[in-house]
Amino acid sequence: MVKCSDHLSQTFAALADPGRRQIVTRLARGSASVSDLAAGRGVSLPAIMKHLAALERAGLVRSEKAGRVRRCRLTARPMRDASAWLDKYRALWDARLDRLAEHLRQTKGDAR
Amino acid sequence: MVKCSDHLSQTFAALADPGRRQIVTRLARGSASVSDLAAGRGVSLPAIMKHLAALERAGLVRSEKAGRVRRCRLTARPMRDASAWLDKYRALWDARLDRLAEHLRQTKGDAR
DNA sequence: AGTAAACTTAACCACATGGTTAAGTGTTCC
DNA sequence: GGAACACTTAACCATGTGGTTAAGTTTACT
Repeated sequence: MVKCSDHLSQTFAALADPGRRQIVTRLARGSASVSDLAAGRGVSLPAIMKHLAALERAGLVRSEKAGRVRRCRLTARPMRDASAWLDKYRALWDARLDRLAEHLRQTKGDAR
Repeated sequence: MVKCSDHLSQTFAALADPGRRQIVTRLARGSASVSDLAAGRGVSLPAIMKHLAALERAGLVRSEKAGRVRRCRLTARPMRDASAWLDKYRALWDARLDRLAEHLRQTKGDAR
């Protein structure tokens, strides 16, 4: 019930949706209300609510109600974890190291 | 039919599953067969096949059949794009810049 | 008080995901 | 040729996702 998959999974899952990334991009430039986030996109309020729920579950967004308006702001800390995970493999895809990685993989990496 | 969501979405979606990240981790240490990837985890071959399909769709893995064995290897290039996307917000979560970001957000960022 | 704004919840829908088992298909080995 | 291996496909299932509309609820305004 609690959707207990790990934090990293929830972060990547949250970022896997273009609309949600748009929300993150928008919030990076300052806090916004739910309506603000819906504006422009041709999407309903409830849809935004669900995206916000996903982002909050992942810890990427925090929000609080002030009067009848909910103000949402980016937390962005979990992105650091996601970035850190990707960085573990940086050596494999860094252009300068591509050849080296390939070489290592072929010479000693090939675990059976 | 072609599952035409953008590449970045597919990459994040592929990485959103712990089992799939395990596969990536495994492949980072060298190529492996489908059975190799299934070993250890208590999971069926078809399940691995589906994960591989997701990873290949995202371009994270390439594989080719040699005889009756399919050899899978990491491509990892799309991870660079994912990392690059995250880096756009590095300023917001970098510990050294947390205060500055907060300050900027509160003084001029608050778009209405 | 009464209306309007800004969510919020509920109910529903189509489709994707992640897993299963059972039954192929193509290779390799004896 | 025939058995064994290593996938591969098909069929099915439970849940999750992303969206909708319609009907609340809370707060603000006049």
